Amino acid sequence: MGVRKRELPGGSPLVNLGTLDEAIGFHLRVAQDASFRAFARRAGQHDLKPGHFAALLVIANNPGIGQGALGRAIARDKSSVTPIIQSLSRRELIDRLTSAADRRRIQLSITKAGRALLRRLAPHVRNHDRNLDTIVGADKARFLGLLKRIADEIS
Amino acid sequence: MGVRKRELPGGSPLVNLGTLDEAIGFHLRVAQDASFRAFARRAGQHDLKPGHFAALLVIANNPGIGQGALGRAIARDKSSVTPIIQSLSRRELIDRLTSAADRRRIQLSITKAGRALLRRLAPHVRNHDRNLDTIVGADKARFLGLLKRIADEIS
DNA sequence: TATTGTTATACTCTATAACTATA
DNA sequence: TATAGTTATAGAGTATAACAATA
Repeated sequence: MGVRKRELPGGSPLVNLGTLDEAIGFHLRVAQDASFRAFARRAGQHDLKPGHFAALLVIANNPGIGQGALGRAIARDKSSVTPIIQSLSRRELIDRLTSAADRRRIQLSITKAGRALLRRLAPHVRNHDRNLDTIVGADKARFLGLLKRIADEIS
Repeated sequence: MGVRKRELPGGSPLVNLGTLDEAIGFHLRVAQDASFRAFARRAGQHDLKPGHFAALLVIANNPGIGQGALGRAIARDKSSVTPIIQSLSRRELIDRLTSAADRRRIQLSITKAGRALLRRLAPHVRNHDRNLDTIVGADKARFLGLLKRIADEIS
């Protein structure tokens, strides 16, 4: 009944990641992926993907924001913002109002329905965030600071 | 010449992220995205995407590994592993050897050419990793530990 | 000319389900 | 029946480039 020379099985604790195990980028991807899925699972019941949720939240917090500024805030190209806006708009979660001062700009704002959806979503978001916060614990501020610096400084 | 009521311009420091600014998941995505792009830019000159690089590295460190175990190591479904393996194999960076003991299994190993590519890539990988390490600094062990815990525990 | 947003398009990444072959 | 890997397929997410309207 001795332990035999198993060939890299199941839970993969026997896989040697080599230098990858020390690579921040790799673990960043795996963690992001896990967090993304967990959020999607919760919020998916209300049909709001993480990216759409982020956009809706930014619009809620910045009434009148344009798509360019929104894209910069969530780190997406304006051409990637368009379909998000269209989807949110189709669902009447946001309003689009052409700026009188500059008729190229569209001022985005959240609707009552949008706010209601955010409210319904709130407990799930809170659970998700609390999960992450619990894992990260007292280091949260430092942890977030490092993530922001990575985003800003890696050029 | 007083500061006027600018409408959320350029570098977007005026955008209020609201609760998103405290959301670990959001910053995880932005940081991962930035790191991924930075790596792709460097390694792209040698035609090796981050995902392919990770796979090649795991194969190098685990000669004879199968695609299932590889997928678990890099957190991808076996059906997502197949095209990676095909690409690496077509480029003769890896060898595929049917296991004699279990003819369903394919034992993967890196070739001389694969090793040579990893060697050519090494300085770029080192630069990338060093960049991240510099940003994260002395907290690296703790930072990596948190990323791993997020991946493991968020269920 | 420059800027805001849209469109056409294409590419990458990924997974689910059904499949083959082996066990 | 179960497992290793493949295939067919589809969907999400994203960007580049060209464009229209407006500035």
